[in-house]
Amino acid sequence: MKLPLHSTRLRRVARQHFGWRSLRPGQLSAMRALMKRRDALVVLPTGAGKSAVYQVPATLLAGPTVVVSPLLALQQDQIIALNERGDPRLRAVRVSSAETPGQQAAALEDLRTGRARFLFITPEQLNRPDRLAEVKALRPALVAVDEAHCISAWGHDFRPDYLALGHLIRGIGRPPVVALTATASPPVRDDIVDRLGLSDPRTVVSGLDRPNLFLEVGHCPTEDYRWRRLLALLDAEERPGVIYVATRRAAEELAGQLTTAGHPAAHYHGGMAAGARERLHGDFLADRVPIMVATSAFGMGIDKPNIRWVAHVALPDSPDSYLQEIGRAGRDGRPARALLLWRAEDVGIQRYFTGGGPDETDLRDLAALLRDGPATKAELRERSGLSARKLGQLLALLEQVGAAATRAGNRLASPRYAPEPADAARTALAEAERQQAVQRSRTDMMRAFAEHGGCRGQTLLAYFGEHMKKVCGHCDNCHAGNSTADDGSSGPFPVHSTVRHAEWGSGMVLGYEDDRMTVLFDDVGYKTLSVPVVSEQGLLAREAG
DNA sequence: CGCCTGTCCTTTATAGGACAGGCGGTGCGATAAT
Repeated sequence: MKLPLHSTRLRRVARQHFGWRSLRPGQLSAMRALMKRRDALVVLPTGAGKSAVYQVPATLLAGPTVVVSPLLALQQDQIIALNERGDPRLRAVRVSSAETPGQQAAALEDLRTGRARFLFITPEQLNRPDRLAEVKALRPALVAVDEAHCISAWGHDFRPDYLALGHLIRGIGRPPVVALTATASPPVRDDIVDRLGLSDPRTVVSGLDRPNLFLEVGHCPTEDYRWRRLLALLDAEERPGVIYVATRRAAEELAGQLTTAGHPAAHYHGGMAAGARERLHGDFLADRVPIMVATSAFGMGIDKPNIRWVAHVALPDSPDSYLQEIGRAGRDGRPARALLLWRAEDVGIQRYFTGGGPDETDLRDLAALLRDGPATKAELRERSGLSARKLGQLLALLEQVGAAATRAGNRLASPRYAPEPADAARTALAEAERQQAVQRSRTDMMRAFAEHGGCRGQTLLAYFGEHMKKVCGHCDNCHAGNSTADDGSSGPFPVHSTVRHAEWGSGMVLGYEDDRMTVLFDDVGYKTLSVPVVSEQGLLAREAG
């Protein structure tokens, strides 16, 4: 009997090497899948032992484990945590731009000889053909993709190498893969599975409801009203807390205003020097910063139990971001507050961030340029006259439609059977427009959540594919007695079934609420429809699969 | 998409409106200057 054997060995390793007395059922079943060389997808909140899922099996497997992780600072923390144990079977190294070539060679040598067991790496490093070959030669036994939602959130434009991750993992010999994240809605989970090429993964999803987190939303007609609502929160609540804003400038200004008003606050955003960011991060974790005013840059890697509240002085771009950000409060289980203070004007900046469609001519010209032979990004930038940002975006799109590929020496060129530039440009543009429509609809869903008059817990969890039979009891609307006891489960199509709309194409039914239903369409994103209208006019048809 | 800033204009006043233009998040890695 292999299953009990695996479980016993896994438990023993957890106890002896990590000092963990027990493993949760979800953790154990994902670990067992990996021991049987099966893939896994793990959605667990931060602090619930996500890293254990790959670290424990890693010590039992024959080869090293490759950990793909998005932020160098985060990798650093994880490496220190592993190496602090002083256990040679847990030694971790890294290969990144922060190491000299000599250090990189030494790290790879340590992995080859077994002196190190974990290799932390970014998708960008793996996307270099020479690096890929080096990692393949290590014959890794397991790949862990940490913060796997980045594939969906960042792949399309911001960190395009995330999109190549599935190919890259095949390129290093395709060991079993475990994808880990704290938050992923059903479509994001599907995206992770598709892009990584996970095969029938063992999926572990923990409950997302956080009963100790009180959800509140305040619609603010004016900036002055928003300021007063914020002060009321600060007067009532303990420290520490986090305030999310949309721009760097707002972070700096608001922190200054609060400090002047007698509420000492620091600010944090991606434009600050690395040293300052590191120091602030540490100060916040050590309770030396009572209030942190930040952009979305402040987040990943903040595993702090005692954050008493998270306030949004902005409208988040999506429920995905919102849940991630409020999820940082109250990890110790004590009561915590999530207060969203939004203005209709906030939608403008999110529309801008979603961006307009790329220029078809730019796409065509770049596709043509790639046919001239391999070139570096710097060379392409010079020849095309595009900004680094724009170039990266267009290249990612062209890669998705098979008109661009990475070659040796980090050069780009069109693959052998690439489509004609004009065709590539047309399909790439359509793909970009589809992605933007989906992102815009996410912002629409965020706004709908803000304006919702019923139970917020139910609405939020329905977005993440989780059905709550009762109202949450820990939101402003429940508190005011406005939440209806409608169990929201009844409708003409089962939740998570696939339906087709004549104009919008294929989509997934996410849930029902009162007489409305929410469907996520592949091509146009989230739509809310009236159930009576759908039924009377036959707007939707059940689709197989 | 909407805010802020600066400039120009005027029913020729130290005021205020109209309008144009710039700006706005997330980070890897490579590069350039010491």
